[in-house]
Amino acid sequence: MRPESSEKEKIKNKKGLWSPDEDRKLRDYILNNGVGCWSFVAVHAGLQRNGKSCRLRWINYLRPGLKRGKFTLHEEEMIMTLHGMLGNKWSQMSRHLPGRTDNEIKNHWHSYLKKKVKNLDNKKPQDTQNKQTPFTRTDSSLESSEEAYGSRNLPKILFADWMSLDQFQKFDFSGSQTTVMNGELVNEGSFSGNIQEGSSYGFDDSLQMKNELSDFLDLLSEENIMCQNFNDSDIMLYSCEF
DNA sequence: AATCCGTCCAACCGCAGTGTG
DNA sequence: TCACACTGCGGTTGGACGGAT
Repeated sequence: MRPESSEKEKIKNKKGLWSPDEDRKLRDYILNNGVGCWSFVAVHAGLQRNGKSCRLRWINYLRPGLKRGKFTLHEEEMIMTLHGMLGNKWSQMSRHLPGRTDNEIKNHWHSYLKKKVKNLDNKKPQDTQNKQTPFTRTDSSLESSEEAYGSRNLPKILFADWMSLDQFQKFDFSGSQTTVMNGELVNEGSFSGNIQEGSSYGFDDSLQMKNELSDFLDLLSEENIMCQNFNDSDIMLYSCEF
């Protein structure tokens, strides 16, 4: 639903920090009416804000279920690993960190974790710098996966997605596929590269991060599949081209 | 006490993708 | 098919705050 143009013209958008009263108006409106068109929400909640601003405020601050507060060690490790694999895909990272917003993750990365990763790099002895876990891209001079892939001869991730441990255990990995679990070869196939040798990964945008499990499961029969046990309940599956 | 500086975080901006009339 | 509006995303900015000088 879109606001009438005459209605929109009346709105003189306010900018800057939100007042407690504005927060209350937005929260009350959404809890009573739900989220439809954000421009409509902005007008009918009685806010002199644009829809975009309302959306951002709701998603990053007012939405129920947000954790706020300090990141746990587990969350930080998760972010560092995900960043190594995904690059600056903050919204995708936030899907794996319940209660955390993309903005929060992005800010935490820039203010804290980026330096932490850099320090870890500096502490590493030379001969071990190239032996990293598949998803830990620790070359902090590389700001994006695209850069990493473009500037170095590295394995290229064709797709990656999550699977629950339960789904994974039921899945049949027969055929000419390779499975690597926690860095160890579980099932040998046509795979000829060594995943431990890569320190950075690039993404092919056309195949990057299929959203639905079914999309990428279709590809399993055609690609070399690797996976990593990521936390207690999820498996990350991915395919590389060497 | 004043002010300078670095850090953190909320919010804005611009762009790309998608939906709709 | 086209134009316009909306949504979502990532990059960037600017204000608040605290510590150092």
